[in-house]
Amino acid sequence: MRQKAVRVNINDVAAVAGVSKQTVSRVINDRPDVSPETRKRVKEVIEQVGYRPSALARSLTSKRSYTLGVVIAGLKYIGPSTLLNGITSTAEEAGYCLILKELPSFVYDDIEPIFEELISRQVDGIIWGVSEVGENRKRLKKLLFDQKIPLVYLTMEPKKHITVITENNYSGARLAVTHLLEQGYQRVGFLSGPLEWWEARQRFKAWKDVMSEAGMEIQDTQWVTGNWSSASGAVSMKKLLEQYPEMDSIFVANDQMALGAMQVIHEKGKRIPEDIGVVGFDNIPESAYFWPALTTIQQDQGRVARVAVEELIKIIESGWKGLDPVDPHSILLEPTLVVRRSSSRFQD
Amino acid sequence: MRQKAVRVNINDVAAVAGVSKQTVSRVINDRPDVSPETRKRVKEVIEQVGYRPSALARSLTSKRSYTLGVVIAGLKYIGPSTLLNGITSTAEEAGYCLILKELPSFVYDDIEPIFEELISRQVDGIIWGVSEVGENRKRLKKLLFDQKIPLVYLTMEPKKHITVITENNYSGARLAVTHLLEQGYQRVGFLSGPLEWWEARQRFKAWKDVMSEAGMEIQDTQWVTGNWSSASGAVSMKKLLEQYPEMDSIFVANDQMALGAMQVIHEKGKRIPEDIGVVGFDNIPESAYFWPALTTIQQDQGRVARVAVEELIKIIESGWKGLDPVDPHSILLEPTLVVRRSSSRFQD
DNA sequence: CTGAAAGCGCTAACAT
DNA sequence: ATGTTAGCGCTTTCAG
Repeated sequence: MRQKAVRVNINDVAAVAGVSKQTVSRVINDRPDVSPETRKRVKEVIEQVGYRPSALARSLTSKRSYTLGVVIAGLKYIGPSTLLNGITSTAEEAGYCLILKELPSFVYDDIEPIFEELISRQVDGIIWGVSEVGENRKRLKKLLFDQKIPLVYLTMEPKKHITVITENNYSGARLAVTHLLEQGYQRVGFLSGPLEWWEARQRFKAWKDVMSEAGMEIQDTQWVTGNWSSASGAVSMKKLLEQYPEMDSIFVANDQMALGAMQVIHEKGKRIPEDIGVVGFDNIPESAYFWPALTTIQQDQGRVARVAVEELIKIIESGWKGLDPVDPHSILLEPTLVVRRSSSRFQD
Repeated sequence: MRQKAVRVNINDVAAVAGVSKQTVSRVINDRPDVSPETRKRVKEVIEQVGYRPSALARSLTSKRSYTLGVVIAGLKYIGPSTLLNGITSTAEEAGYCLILKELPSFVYDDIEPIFEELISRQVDGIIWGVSEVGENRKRLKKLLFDQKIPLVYLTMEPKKHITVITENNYSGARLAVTHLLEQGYQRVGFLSGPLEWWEARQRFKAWKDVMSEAGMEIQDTQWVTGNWSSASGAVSMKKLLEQYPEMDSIFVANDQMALGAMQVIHEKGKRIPEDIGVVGFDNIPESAYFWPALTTIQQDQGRVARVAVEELIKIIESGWKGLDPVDPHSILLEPTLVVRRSSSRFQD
């Protein structure tokens, strides 16, 4: 006598409770039209036999999976993983499950299979959490032209007819450069991220704008680019120190590169902030413990994530309830400046 | 005339191709018993009408979802997110999709709903990627006693009858302490992680063992604990410097705390590595750019993830194919020592 | 308030 | 090599 390991299903519950499976269905869906006694009995049976509805079967018939697809890249970096952290907790609270897809790289092009897989698993909506890099949105646009699945984008240039949630990189970077000028620094260099990245371009533009608004002409010797890593920060900083020896301060486009840059400054025997002031971007948890502690721009990725999931669910559920469709719109969140010792030239 | 946005399904394809849906099913599953001409025709129709099979429906009937459940905690930290990064890419290559569940904290206790949700979505197997902390495995064990779903655990004490993939924290920490002694340091302090963590206990034990094997008696003044964060590293280091002023070197249980500790050492005007040698643990990417560059223990979380997914899929697929069941077993991966300046007292 | 019938989109197990 | 029948476990629709 072999014990078949079959899970209890709705029919079993119905049989034991002596009702039809529709009634069981009504109970598990909290529908009103069940008499209190029946409901109670069914619930007891459910408890007793350990019945758990199959989310799969429910999704198949009801066309709602309560599942969101999340597409992301670079999970091993702090930005994307913090973002994902915020997405998981907000989705969980709202009762949604997550299917995760990580692209092999930021500029990965073959995204059609990704979408098809998510759609074939009937996700109710998609969060596109891959930063805008190079042309990596182009195929996306084409692909989604006739897709009508709810979709929210993160970290890209806000555009008409789509929903984008992002930090305002431009205004954040303006805070950084303005702060250095206010501290009395005059010759502010710039260590940029790769300019294929939208975020990097925004930060670059802010540096240029603030400097020229302050009456300084930007030279090409006054900035260099890295690839966001500490290693590249070190390499690029060496180069910049050579080509712009008068530099008295620097805005670095992320904290990791700032760390590499600071190591080089130490090695050259210069003092931070006395000889060179440094401001980073992102406020990673470690930056408060750099030597010296790093002034930086605080991005609240958790908030981006939360808002994104909330917006996505709004779009999804307005569709279900036959409400007016939610108009596509973008939300820009404002970063803040965190002042620490690396830019505080005139403090004790 | 309203355009109903119904996706093309297997019946539509069958109708257009003039075959039964069974034949279409055979084609999309690459079954052998279809004539080449029929196969070709069906494929053409599929292409032409843009048919994509519903993964949901397939899972429901076939009892295989090609989906893995991943349970993890602390995604905003570098360890878990690197782990997840490795899991996504290995699963993707193997043709499996991921459902992600992040616990609100490492010692979260209410894990039953998590499992039920994963099982109700018919995952083929589960990766439990939450480090062993306090009693957070106790309920798990009870819960899974009669569950027969394939399951692989990460980062915990290997035990009989289950499959565990983990770094060997003990041997890694031995490398660290031994290295300091070999460099000629004598009074090696220890900055521990929270001892509720299995990993922390392993590293602690290694420090004690190596020191006593070298003939030194451990005093309680010679070590302190932090909570893995840089902030706690700074606080605890201050305390340790006071209670153990003769200390000439320190093994810190992770790189983040080492960063905080180093900031404090600088502030006290001591030199690294001349006055105090420092060794960390994890080899986070930034550690090579600390000031000075940090000697540390390299954990290959990517490899842990890869092995874990591969083992899980082996278990799953051996079940499908009716092969001999894979015996539960554990795999310990060996970390390595990365020497940098923070512990190199006798180098230029 | 409850139930019967139909079907979601697919595959398994038999036919032929 | 192909088709038929019967589901998977649930919800929807309609009847009563």
